[in-house]
Amino acid sequence: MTERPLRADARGNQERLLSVAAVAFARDGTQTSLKAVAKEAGVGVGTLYRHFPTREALVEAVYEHEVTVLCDAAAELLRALGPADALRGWMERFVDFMAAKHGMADLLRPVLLSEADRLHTRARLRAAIATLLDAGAAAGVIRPGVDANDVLMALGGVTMIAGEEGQRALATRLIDLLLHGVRAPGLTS
Amino acid sequence: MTERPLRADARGNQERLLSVAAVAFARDGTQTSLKAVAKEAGVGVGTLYRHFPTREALVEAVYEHEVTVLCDAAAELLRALGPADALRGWMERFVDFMAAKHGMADLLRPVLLSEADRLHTRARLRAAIATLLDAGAAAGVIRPGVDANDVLMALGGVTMIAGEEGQRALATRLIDLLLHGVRAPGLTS
DNA sequence: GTGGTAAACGGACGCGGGTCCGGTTATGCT
DNA sequence: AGCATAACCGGACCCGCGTCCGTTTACCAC
Repeated sequence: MTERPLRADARGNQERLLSVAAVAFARDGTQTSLKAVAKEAGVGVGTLYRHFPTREALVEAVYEHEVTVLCDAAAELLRALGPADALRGWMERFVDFMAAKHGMADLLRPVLLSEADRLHTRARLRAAIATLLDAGAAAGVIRPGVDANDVLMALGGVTMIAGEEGQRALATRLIDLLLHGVRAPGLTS
Repeated sequence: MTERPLRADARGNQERLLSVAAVAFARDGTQTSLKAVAKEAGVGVGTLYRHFPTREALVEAVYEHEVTVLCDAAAELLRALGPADALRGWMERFVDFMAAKHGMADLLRPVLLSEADRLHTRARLRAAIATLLDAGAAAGVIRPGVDANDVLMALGGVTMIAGEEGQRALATRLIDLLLHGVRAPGLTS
């Protein structure tokens, strides 16, 4: 995002877009009109698209810090809980985070599958999951060799189908299924 | 869909919309312009929306027969394979079907979560999965009590994240995860 | 056959997505 | 300080979505 220093005017426009978008997303959800965001930020819509080529790029930038907090939670959970409970807790936080940002689930696919991963969102989420999987495998409760990227994609799928408010019970059950899927053989509930 | 007999003109319009849409979806994917579909069918766009209130309603109607074929495949697979392999095979067919219809994955959420389920698409898919799960439970290879709706939603999630052409390897791995999730305890590969 | 009317129609309309081009401005060099 | 120009700008534009209202038509009762 900062591979070349922006001119002063561009930097100001970008920051204004981010802060206006954060308020608009919180108020109206991530599907809010980008024309209205541009207008409220005092820039043309072409400027918005220049800085953030897609809606998901804008959303990803707006929520970058909160994704960092979520990723950091993996190590914290491991200090407080056993690895299987930490993994469950982290997954629930992931889905809750998405549900709390209205319309976020719709944007997940491009974010998780983008080639560029400009803000390293996918890489960071995957690393958090890998931390949890590694601890679980070391403790003998998670199958060794489970691919963290596969788990991230599966969790993304769960979120895409069950990541809206009001779907928490379904999300929990699908997380259960996923946890069964990564569990070491021979374990029973 | 036929809760009240349509007037002759309306029935003709609906049939023409379905056949034009089937060709347009096959050629351009399910995100093709509905305005163009209406125009090619010789009807106004308001007419299209009257018959099919949403894009997914049109898609669901166009592919109704193929969904039936997919649902019928569950019993066929059970006659040819053991229950675990039949379940895997059926899931792979589901994802392949979605991948073959460009843009289908984007429409899955409303179809699977709609309250109305007017064409019983969700109910029929769920019944197919229940058939496979029941056979697996009876054979001792699937955990008893796994909810067919949960499995359908999980498979929907897999399809939403990995249901495009070129993603078959990822889809297969996610299906593996899901199958591990429903497997009876104590079984190893 | 005729008349009434509910069913059904077409397309204009407002809206927002995303593009693109003529105009503006910040920056670096002399 | 002045100049050149690449970076950056705003908003007009085309497009399609989804809505809605005046018009048309099929159907039913007499």
